[in-house]
Amino acid sequence: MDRRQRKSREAIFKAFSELLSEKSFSHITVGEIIDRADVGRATFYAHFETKDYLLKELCEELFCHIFDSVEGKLNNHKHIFECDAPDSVFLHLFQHLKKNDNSILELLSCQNNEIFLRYFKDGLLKLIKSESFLFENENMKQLPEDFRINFISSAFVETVKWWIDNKMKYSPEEIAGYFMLVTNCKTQMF
Amino acid sequence: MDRRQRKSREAIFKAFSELLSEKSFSHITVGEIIDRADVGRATFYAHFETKDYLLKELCEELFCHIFDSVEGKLNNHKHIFECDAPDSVFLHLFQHLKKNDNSILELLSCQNNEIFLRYFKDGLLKLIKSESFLFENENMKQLPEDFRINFISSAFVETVKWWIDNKMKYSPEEIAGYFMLVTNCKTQMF
DNA sequence: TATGATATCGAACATTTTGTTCAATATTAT
DNA sequence: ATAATATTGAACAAAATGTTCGATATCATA
Repeated sequence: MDRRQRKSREAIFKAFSELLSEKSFSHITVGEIIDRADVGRATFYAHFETKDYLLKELCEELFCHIFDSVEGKLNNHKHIFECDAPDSVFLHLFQHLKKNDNSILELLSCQNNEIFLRYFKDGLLKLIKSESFLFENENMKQLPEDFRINFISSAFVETVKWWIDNKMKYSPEEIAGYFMLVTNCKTQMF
Repeated sequence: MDRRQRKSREAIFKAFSELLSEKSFSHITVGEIIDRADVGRATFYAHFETKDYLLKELCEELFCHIFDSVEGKLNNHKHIFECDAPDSVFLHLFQHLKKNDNSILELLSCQNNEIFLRYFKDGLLKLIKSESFLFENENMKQLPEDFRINFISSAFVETVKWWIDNKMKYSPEEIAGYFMLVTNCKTQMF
């Protein structure tokens, strides 16, 4: 990708992210974005069809990293179900979030976090679906599979939301423990 | 309330609801609403400050009924914790939704359902908070209270969402059973 | 380093949407 | 019947969207 393109794209992402932590998505205008990013109006529309697509691409870029890291983890541990809690997928996710190596946390905790949490959940859903055998437990066997998978994803996202709302004052290990408790998957999944 | 006011208000609500099941909230314009409702532009703005307030008031009107019915139930059964499952609050909510006595189901199942599910969850959260002693169980005692309450509300809303997505092919009793299973609250809450 | 390709610029532009105003008209409550 | 009030339609300003285009700056690469 051309350096100019990359620069413009990043300037727009940066400006947009900043604005998202100041006001709600629907009240942000293209005019504000390009002013802050310091790019021309035509440039914006050369990169992104609409404001909605900008959001979509930002989300994809953000969650790409975090899910890649989980998939790597899954592939490295074919026998993950034999591991202890510290090696679990979910603990890994909590730890990854805590490290905050990109701006994902900022966006997950801003007033528009619902948008990002939804993307987060969708990615999680796919991940769990693809490895669903890992996420079974005795209690929930009788439930329809998609109900079960949906429940686990939702519970995880809600836990993350609560964790962030509480300024992440609990350690990844503690919060993973809470999550294990409510999903009742301690012995099977970790 | 003046009959003219009521008529305009209802025409606007109706038009807005219809549009919501056709396209996303952000793409609906005031122009479209007033065309379909067949009221003047000035009338719209006499009733609602903005499109956002229209949504807010629609939600309030919709969920007012359903939560009132639950509170009534709670007051009629001071000893609800001694009741069997069929009398539970949550089963009552599932049954109330199934009856579909207003247009709430339509909106909960349209492509914009996230908006309404969020309102639903907020109402639920308040309800559960006010009667939180009813929603305890052995397993979850060690969790922070707001975490627990948030988890139950989320699990309920996610269950409703899944139920609706699956065309409500399960009975209120069945779906209440699923909910009880994942929240692990069978013995204490019902 | 010269060249052709391409990204950006900025300014102008048409279009859409928002939100306000106002005088004329219709409906309501009493 | 009367006074109060809601609606109307049209016009209006302001803001936002999305497009166009020629000039300029930057890039890849030979």
